[in-house]
Amino acid sequence: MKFPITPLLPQILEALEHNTRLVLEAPPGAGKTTQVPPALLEAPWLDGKRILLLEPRRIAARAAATFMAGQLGEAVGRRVGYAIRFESRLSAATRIEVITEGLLTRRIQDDPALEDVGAILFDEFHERHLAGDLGAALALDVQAGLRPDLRLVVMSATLDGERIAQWLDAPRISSPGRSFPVRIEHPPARAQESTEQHLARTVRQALAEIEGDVLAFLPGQREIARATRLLDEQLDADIEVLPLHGELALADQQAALAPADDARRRVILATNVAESSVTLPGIRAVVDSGLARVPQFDPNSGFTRLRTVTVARDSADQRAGRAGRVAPGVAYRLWPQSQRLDAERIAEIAQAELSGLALELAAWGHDALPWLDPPPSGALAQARDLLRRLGALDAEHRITALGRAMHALGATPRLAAAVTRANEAQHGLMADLLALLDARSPLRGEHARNDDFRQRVQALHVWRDGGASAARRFGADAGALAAIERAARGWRQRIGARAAASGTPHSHAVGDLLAHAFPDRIAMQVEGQPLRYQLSNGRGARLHEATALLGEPWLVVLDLRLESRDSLIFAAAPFDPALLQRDYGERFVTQRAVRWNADREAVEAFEERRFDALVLERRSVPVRAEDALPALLARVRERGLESLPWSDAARRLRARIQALRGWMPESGLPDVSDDTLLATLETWLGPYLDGKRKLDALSAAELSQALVALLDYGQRQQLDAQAPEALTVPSGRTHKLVYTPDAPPVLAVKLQELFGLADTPRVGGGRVPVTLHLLSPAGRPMQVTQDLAGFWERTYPEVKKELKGRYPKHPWPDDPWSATPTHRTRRHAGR
DNA sequence: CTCTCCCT
Repeated sequence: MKFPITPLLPQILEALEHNTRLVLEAPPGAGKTTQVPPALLEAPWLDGKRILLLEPRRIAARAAATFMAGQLGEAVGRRVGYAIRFESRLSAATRIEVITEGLLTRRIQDDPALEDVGAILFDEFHERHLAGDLGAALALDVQAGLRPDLRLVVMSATLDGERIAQWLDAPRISSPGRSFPVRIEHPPARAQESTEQHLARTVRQALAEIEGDVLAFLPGQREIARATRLLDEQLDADIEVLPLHGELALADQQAALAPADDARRRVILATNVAESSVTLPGIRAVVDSGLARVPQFDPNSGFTRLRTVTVARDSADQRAGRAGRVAPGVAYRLWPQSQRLDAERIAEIAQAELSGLALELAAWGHDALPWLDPPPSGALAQARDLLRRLGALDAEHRITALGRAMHALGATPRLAAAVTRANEAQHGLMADLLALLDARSPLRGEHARNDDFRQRVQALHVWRDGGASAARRFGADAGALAAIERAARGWRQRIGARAAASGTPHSHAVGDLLAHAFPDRIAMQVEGQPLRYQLSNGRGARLHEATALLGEPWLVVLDLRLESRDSLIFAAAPFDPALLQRDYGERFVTQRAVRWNADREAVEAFEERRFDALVLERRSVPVRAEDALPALLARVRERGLESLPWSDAARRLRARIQALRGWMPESGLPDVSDDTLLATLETWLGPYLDGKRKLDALSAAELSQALVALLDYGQRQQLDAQAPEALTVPSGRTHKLVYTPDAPPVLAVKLQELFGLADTPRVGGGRVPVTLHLLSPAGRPMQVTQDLAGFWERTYPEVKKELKGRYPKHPWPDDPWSATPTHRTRRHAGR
């Protein structure tokens, strides 16, 4: 049997003769997985040691070992064996050992010199799983320090291995694949067309243009369900539409995979499972939405959320390649040809939760590893906080004895922490929880919506006690439970459980164990709001309307969807809050807290007993001045300056200061604009709020004082002289000046009162003529002017005639310059 | 009321 890679095997051997690292690029079907490891067996540098072949998936590890053993005409477990979690077929004779990526880390941690290993081959490295990246970094570290002879081969399906070759400082060898050409098309979307409509229309186009089956890629279950509905309506009955995603029962997946026996053509609507995990025969056309859902860890909340993203070019090429396995095919891409995709997918290490990685690094002893992409510092810091909280690290981020025990368990740090807290009688149940939390829910149909995690435990126990039919009656998938039981059996052995748990666990038993895994996700019901909870990390959460957990005051939240306000709880378990005091006593604090009471518009102080962000008890205590002042000032900032009790006099004072500051910048008067006063509340208003508890305790007089206090004595004198509150006119009466921003002040005065005044009065150091609103004897506005001399000269003679007619009892002299000013009639003036 | 894929 010949593979495309076969002629390259001598070149690969030759390269590894002179280099300890090699990048091998080969597309699927080239034979790299099964042909390279046996070819290396007789290499002199191997020196009788083993070859490790890393696979990202368990199925792939089993399949590769089975195929290679068959090539040698042997059973698995002789010269070729495999190991995955809780399952291995190995012997003393084994020379090629196929293992899953996660196991390499454990091997290296247990034996840093890798005594019996001569070469490590990383298969499908382009998938960039966290365990693969960590394993490669550790292996490089081992090679640099302890094992310069160790051979490392990174195998990748991507065509651009340049970056990996530079990282490894290694030569590259490329192999052709065994695939048929795939034509790429970009059918455009119509206006207002949804992704699913576009996809359904293109699937019909593909069925018309190409023979064979069609594989379509969509980001998730929701989109698959919508597209299935559309296609079921649009397609003839002789075409079968099959959904394919990770949550489907095993039987459904098999149905999608098995070759169609009735010759019906098939349309398979799949998530990313079909990109790498599942091989589908007979596909001639691929329709690619270009979308995928990926988890993204948010270091701020400590939660992971799913985001829909555009795939990278390497993913799109891999998806397209599915159409060319049996014959030439077509890939229809639902994005514009002009759209640029990223070259490579984002490595898992760049956006995943990192507590497992952080624990590995702590166990390794240093974290200056030769990463292809280093773990981001924010996520790593959050991971270390969690590990400290779980007791795995000390304050200096060194691993503790408990941390070593957790590491040895090989579970996630959260669950490992729960195992170390469990007593012997709880080990059977703990093993069930380890298996159940690692798997998708075994519940189906309406039961799948049950948010009480204990229901899943119950399903496992029903299956264990009553078999598959009992499990089905309970609403669970027996196949899924069988897989969960295999894992649970493995955990029972590892943690030393004497017997499997059965029956109905005590109501708090599940939650009490899991509270030790999720101490930062403790939820306390909000008083008076049955569905709302406060989380110990400070965020809010809620149960859905049809919850099975109604009325539970305390929950451990195992799964939720992060939302800006209250996140939605998908799975939780009730627990006994007494264990918080017993096991996390050090996290309880009693503190004073100061709050603004919006109803009373007043500051309140409390003494609170808290577990992290959860307030368990609260009692009122007297407010201290140093507590109240910042709260009061913050409240003023929130509501604005207009909320303060300004008197008319204070408003005028502000206007005068601001006006004179503009006219005479040399006066050094302070800026009393809204922005500046709000920014400097502490200095000018603070002293007048000191000792107060409520905002309305501030009087208008105090506010005026606060404003006046901004000026020194000289500035006050200057203000009174140059921006006076009022002017005295020739009649002897005093009239207020009205100040408005960016305009001269206005003086409203009866014309007769100004007799004898030759020119316009001025303010602002003589720079600003007052705007005169000249009034009739009845107080009616007659004329607006800033030029009084001109008025007397030109306008007054005309105005006078009219005024004489309308107001005969008043004096209207011909010579207003020398006339006696008055506000009265002639009769009064005569006395 | 909902979530891609995988692993020690």
